[in-house]
Amino acid sequence: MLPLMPVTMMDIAKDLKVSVVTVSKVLRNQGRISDATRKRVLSHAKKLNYQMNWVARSLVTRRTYTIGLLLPEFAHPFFAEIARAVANSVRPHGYHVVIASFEEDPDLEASEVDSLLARQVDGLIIASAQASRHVEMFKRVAARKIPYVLIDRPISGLRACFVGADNRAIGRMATAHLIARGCRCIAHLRGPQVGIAAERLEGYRGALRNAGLRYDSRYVVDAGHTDATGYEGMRKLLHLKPLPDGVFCYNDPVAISAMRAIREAGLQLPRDIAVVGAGNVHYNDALSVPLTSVDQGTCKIGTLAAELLLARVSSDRGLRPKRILIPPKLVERESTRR
Amino acid sequence: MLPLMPVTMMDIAKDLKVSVVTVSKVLRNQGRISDATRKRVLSHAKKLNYQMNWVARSLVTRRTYTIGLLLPEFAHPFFAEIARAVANSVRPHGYHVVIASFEEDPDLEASEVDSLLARQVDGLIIASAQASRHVEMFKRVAARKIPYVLIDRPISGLRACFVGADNRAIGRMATAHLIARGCRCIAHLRGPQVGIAAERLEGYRGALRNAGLRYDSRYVVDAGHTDATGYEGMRKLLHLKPLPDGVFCYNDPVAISAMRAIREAGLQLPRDIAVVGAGNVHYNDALSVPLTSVDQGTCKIGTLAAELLLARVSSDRGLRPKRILIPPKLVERESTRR
DNA sequence: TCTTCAAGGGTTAACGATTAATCAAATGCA
DNA sequence: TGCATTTGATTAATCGTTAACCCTTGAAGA
Repeated sequence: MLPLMPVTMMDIAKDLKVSVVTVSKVLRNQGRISDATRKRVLSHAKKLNYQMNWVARSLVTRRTYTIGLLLPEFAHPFFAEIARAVANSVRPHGYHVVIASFEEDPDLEASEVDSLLARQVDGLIIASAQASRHVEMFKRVAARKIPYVLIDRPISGLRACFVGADNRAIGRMATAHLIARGCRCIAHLRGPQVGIAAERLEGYRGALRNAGLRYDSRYVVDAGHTDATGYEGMRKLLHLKPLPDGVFCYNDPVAISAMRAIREAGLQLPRDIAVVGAGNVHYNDALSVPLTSVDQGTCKIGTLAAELLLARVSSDRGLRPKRILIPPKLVERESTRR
Repeated sequence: MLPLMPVTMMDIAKDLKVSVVTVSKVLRNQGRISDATRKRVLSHAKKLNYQMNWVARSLVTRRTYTIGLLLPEFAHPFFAEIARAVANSVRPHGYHVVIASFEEDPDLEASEVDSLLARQVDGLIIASAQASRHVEMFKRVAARKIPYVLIDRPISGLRACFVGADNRAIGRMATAHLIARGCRCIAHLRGPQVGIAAERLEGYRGALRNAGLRYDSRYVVDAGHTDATGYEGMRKLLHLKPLPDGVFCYNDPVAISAMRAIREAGLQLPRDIAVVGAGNVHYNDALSVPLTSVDQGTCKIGTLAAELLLARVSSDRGLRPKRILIPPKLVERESTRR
């Protein structure tokens, strides 16, 4: 017969005619308790199927063993992967993850941060939309002494922990790879974001410069970040006079639709045009022409962010902000093999 | 100057020389409070940047406004989409979501359920691995009067709420569509799971029967659920004497790798063999031959599960279990257009 | 014999809110 | 004026655990 109300320490204590504190001590393995009572308590707790009430414990210890994970959206494979990595990294330490997404809405982001703080999370991991007023918001978080780690999108003007991809390196690596495969006229389908896309573009320009190739702005086209706009972007590139022989695409979805545009134009892939994406999504292998892509170490971002955060959570003295850039890794497939 | 310790109702009360209860009442908009004090409290709360301590409130109200979402893994786009739908559905009601994944490990699943209960979640949404001992586990949950909703994978022998795809209908619809497109020898790349895959197979057989076509077990091959095994499965089918002219694939990743195998065999798609997948993942449009797929209404599963759960959470009388099957929808693309 | 100390517990008071019961002052009505 | 009623706020109890201290008892050492 299981009771309707959850079993409390009080119930165990009453049955065993000991004090609640004794039960608490046994369950925490703390304080001096004889082996006899320890065993009695333990066995009776198991018998009653006792489950700690974490709400009550948290109230007095001021630790919820909960961290907040705030993402722009988590249907996106990139963020889903991060969520997974974070959850798996903190679980062994007894932490749980409260997720929240703000659907790219900065106001919602701010309000969710407050909600998570109200729920007394021990720490926060945030992939923030970079609105200027957010600096204030983060200062509020810091004032409450709640450690937080930014991921993916850094925020300028904020001395905070950050873990993200090395976007310059990604651009450099992708472009250098095309050059190494013999491309001499390399286009770039860039993304819309200010920060990340700009850095990848910089990497692209850097690689061109290093190879002594000329940068021509006509070969850089904004591709949005949806499949449709990537397709359109590629079609624009196909109108250019010296046809590009290589394209570095801001991300994999764009690269995939770019490849479609290339094929439809009657061109051979990768012979006529080689394509590199970024993100290394898991279905790249299954494409008709498997896509070479720069892996941005998504899983590592989640794992490192979690570890960084837990370190701050358990240390009571404020460690100084740490910035980690994950070095990218090129995964070569058919789309550049020539 | 923001204080280091979080502001409590006590702080507000002291400053204003009123009782904590008065503050509490104002903040909850409950009880009789004069307009004058109400305004004083409200403005001072805002000035001190007061944030409700939900842990303390939860302890006394026995409501955490938190639900647990337990998934096999959430990097998978299907589950990621569900997580998103759930979180977005419960947010307007003031709920947050604690996610946990058990990485397809039944033991971990059971222990996570207990952890979530210990954290006093108000309800649970679970896509369970169907181990037999889990029936006991769910009885424990029910004994604690915590409402829960199963999704995606029903558990036999359990009178519980369930929301999932109508797998029989999926199989029937996909197969019927191939028949309507003129296929007469239809193969099936089936999945490994007992429940879901078996139902889709049943639907497949049902559609054949309805059309007066013969069922031949040689044309049903297990495809695992990874891309690699799907590829192998299709190659087996290509060895059969009357070559199949249509394939219903258990899910989209399998379908994609099957298409690759077909192309590599020098066959035309969809002229020689038409392919239908299931799941309707978002990149289907970007493939070289866009994939016809049966949409299983993933988003709806999450939304309905959330609504169902919240209804049980707020009603104190035990509503009786409800089972919802989402009717599938066929999304036709090139892979069957002939 | 007296002190000291450790072992094995128990007591009391938080933690930050809510709920129920209570109370004083102001108001209504005859 | 006098009594009942409403209004507005207070006090006490509680939620389930933990932190900090205090109290026995028995044995060892002086």
